[in-house]
Amino acid sequence: MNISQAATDSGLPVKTIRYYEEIGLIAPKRRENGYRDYGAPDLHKLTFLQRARGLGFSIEDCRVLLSLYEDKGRASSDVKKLAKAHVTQIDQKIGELQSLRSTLDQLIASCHGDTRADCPILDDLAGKSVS
Amino acid sequence: MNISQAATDSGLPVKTIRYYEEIGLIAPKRRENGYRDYGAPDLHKLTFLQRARGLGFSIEDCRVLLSLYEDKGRASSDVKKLAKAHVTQIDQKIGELQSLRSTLDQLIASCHGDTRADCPILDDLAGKSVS
DNA sequence: CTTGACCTTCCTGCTGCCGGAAGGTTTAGT
DNA sequence: ACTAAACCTTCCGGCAGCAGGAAGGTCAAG
Repeated sequence: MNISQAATDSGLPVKTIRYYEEIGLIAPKRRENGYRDYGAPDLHKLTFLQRARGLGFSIEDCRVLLSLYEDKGRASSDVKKLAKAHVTQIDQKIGELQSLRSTLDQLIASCHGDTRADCPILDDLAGKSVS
Repeated sequence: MNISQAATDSGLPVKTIRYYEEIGLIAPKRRENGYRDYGAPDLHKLTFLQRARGLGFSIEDCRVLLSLYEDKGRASSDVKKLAKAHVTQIDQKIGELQSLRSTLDQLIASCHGDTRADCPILDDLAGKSVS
């Protein structure tokens, strides 16, 4: 199957599929004319990658996940470990964002937000303590 | 004041300060020898940028915030509007991450995580419904 | 007078692709 | 048989927001 069909079936853009090949995640066969030819296993990998990326795993994580996926003698603990580490990173990110959010909320609440120039938000950014 | 002192005082890396100049956020004077010379207003801007970036505002947001900061006839409502839009984006990001997190949690919980190869996480990524 | 700590510009690379140009191939329609 | 559209290929450049490093000029101390 051609790349555009693989794109449709996997849910990935054509550009992304070529990129994944470039960085060695997949390796479809080539036809006589140079066209890439995707078989069922290739399509499975692409779909796998689409799901994994959608869950926020980095490309390098995906590389490891794919190799575990291919390795029939893998230990599920390895996969679980990777997933847990990923969740930890997500939690950290959520924490940072919530912290930012609460700071911003306070600043926004303290700003009357009318046509006057006086603005506690800018004052804070400028380093003037609101006291 | 030289760039390294400005870096120390503002809390920004030297590389970042030069980058901010390159994209037109600041414009320090130059000495005879070509060295950048930062005055008090420059330092205020840098500190302002450090704070704003720390609150997650994009460079382009910072550009607008800086211009509002400089504009003594600004309306505080403009600043508040920008900040609110930023919070909205943060909330959206938090929502996405929490969604990812809960999906991952379920997958992790369903994986026994021992030396066996059977792994619901990989099965899910491969598109096999757990059913 | 040399050493070392500054400073300058310029170039490359990171993540994860997207857009587009230039050109070959295949297919559908007339 | 010929053409136009719709594929496909590779390569180049760019996005955010810098970081690292090379090559070279400058300055203050010993």
